Amino acid sequence: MKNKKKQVQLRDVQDVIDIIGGRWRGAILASLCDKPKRFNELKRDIGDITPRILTKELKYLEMNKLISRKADTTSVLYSLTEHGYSLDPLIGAIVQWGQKHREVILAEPSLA
Amino acid sequence: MKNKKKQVQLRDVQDVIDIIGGRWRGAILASLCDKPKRFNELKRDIGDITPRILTKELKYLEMNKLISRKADTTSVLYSLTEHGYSLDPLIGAIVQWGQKHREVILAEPSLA
DNA sequence: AAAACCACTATCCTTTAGGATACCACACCA
DNA sequence: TGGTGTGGTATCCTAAAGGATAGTGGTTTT
Repeated sequence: MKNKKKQVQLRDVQDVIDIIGGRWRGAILASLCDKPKRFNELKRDIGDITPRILTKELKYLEMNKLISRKADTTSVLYSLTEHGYSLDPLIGAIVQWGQKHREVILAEPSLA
Repeated sequence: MKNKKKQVQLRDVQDVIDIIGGRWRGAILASLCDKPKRFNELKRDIGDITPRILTKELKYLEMNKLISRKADTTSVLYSLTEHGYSLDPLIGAIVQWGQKHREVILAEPSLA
């Protein structure tokens, strides 16, 4: 890692990994991609997530301007921001490579 | 997450995250992108990594067919496979989004 | 023959992500 | 007025990733 440019790129990669990595953030973004949702609605949709974690992840995503939180007196609505939507094509590309990767791994069981 | 297709995609994303995420795997791939290297050469190039971790990560990357290990009597050479190189454009796309993301985050310090 | 380099392995420890469980304040509904 | 739903907090715990430090067996170098 003498190469400065590569180090900067690695930092960028780490930032993105941090955003869509982890156990839940991808699932939350995917769920909100469908439509804006309320807290408990997200909780039900995602499944096994505990409220503590959901709160934490939502705060993280909000801080990163990927989702927005709008509260009226009685309920709270989370939705993707423009910036959040801009992740969509990137995730598409990742999914594509991931599929190819699985093929590579599963093919030729061990034709080393 | 009722949506089956999205669940499959999430699994793909997780797989990819697992490969390029983590503290070191990105750095190892980046270093080998430059040219094939020997164990201690990688160690020096990457910097603070301990041999235990480097061994572990190299094994992981080899299992995933992203790098190959060639040993002659006296030394060992690690290099990217074709499959490993195929990650390059994806990482390029991730870096791009990451740069845009940093701009979004740093812009308008808090014009909420 | 000794020192240094190579590619590791072994043991132990710390940090962190994430989970389990319980609880809280508020509103609304019957 | 008590139960139900909403949007969370608080406290504690576990597991897994990763780090520190030391050592090993071979080779090559001087």
